[in-house]
Amino acid sequence: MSLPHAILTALLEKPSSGLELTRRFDKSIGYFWSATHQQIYRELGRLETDGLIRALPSEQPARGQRKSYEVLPAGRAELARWTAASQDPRPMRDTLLLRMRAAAVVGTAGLGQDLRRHLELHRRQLAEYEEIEKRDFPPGRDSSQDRLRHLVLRAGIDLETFWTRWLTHALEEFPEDVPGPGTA
Amino acid sequence: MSLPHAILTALLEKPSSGLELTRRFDKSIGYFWSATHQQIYRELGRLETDGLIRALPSEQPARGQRKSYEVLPAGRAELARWTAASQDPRPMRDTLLLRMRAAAVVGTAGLGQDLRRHLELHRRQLAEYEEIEKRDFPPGRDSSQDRLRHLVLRAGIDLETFWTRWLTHALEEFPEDVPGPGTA
DNA sequence: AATAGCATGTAATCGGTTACATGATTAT
DNA sequence: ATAATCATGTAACCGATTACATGCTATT
Repeated sequence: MSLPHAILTALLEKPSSGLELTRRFDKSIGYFWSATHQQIYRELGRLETDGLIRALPSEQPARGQRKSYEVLPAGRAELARWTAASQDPRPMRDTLLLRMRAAAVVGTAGLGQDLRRHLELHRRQLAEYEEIEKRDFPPGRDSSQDRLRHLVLRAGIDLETFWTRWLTHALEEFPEDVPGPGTA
Repeated sequence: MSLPHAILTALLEKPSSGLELTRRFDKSIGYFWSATHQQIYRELGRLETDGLIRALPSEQPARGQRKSYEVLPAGRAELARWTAASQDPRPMRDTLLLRMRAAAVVGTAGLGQDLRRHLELHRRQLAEYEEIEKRDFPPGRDSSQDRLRHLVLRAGIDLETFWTRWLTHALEEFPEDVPGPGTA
């Protein structure tokens, strides 16, 4: 549904090959729309077939050769159409909240440890976002593009902040079930 | 991945038929793990085959007849195992943030209207959660089960609060593109 | 008895995930 | 030269979504 449009956005920001797109999805784009390289290659094929993008003519299309793509006018038009179209929010699916509710029924044994792990992951993500904000959005710049992209980053920061706070609060319900000596 | 465990949790809270489960997923459970009735019926069949749940013996299993299920000990054990197991967070996929980033490239025309619609949806969801909190978690009760379930609800409230704030802030970037007279 | 809608399903499709394959490039 | 890794794919699977089918119940 949205993967082709994520790719169009990325290619408009900068024409890229499949691998470059994969790298960028691992970094910035994937922060709110993740994709694997298999998805990306398949979708690039479809987008080219549909006439929304094309391979940059300078490169030769042999297997194992880098092939870069750029967006055609039809692709830009499709992205503009999709961006403006009315779309319902996707149904929520959060495993952590589900497990918390399950724990209310079957007990909290073992869950605290994984909550602490998640807390650490969210703290790291938050720190990474804040680094990006410091680097890319210093105070006192404000082109329209910058403001929109900054908004997206702020959403990421605020979401990670929410999770770290919630997990910290939640962990008060969990006794320090120190992991035992185990089998080591 | 998580649907069977969502169903096990729901059935442990209260044995139910397929339709009752569907209703409950539309209400409380579905707030963090949505499912359609087709998914639910298929999964009930699998869970019964696997010996994790069973149909309540009192009811006859004819088509079009209500059939209620309860969780067997093996089902409870599986849910406890899954709840405690270490699980990585799922990759993020948010259409709204993606569209915002696309708008930075192709322009914001038309997007503001849908943002306002989303803002209204999130406000309503927030109001619903706050009603539930007032009704089910009055101040001064604190069984362990209550605290865990309250935590889950607080996550919902805080998430909806985040979205309403973020959307309100984001809309400052959008000129009042009043919908034209249209074709009416 | 006819109709509406309640309750339980089946089938087709589609996107995402995992596992595997293969040609090109780089390092030793 | 060989091995490791880079880069681009293909195939099989799996869960979720959408559309459709069928039997039962209540209303008129």
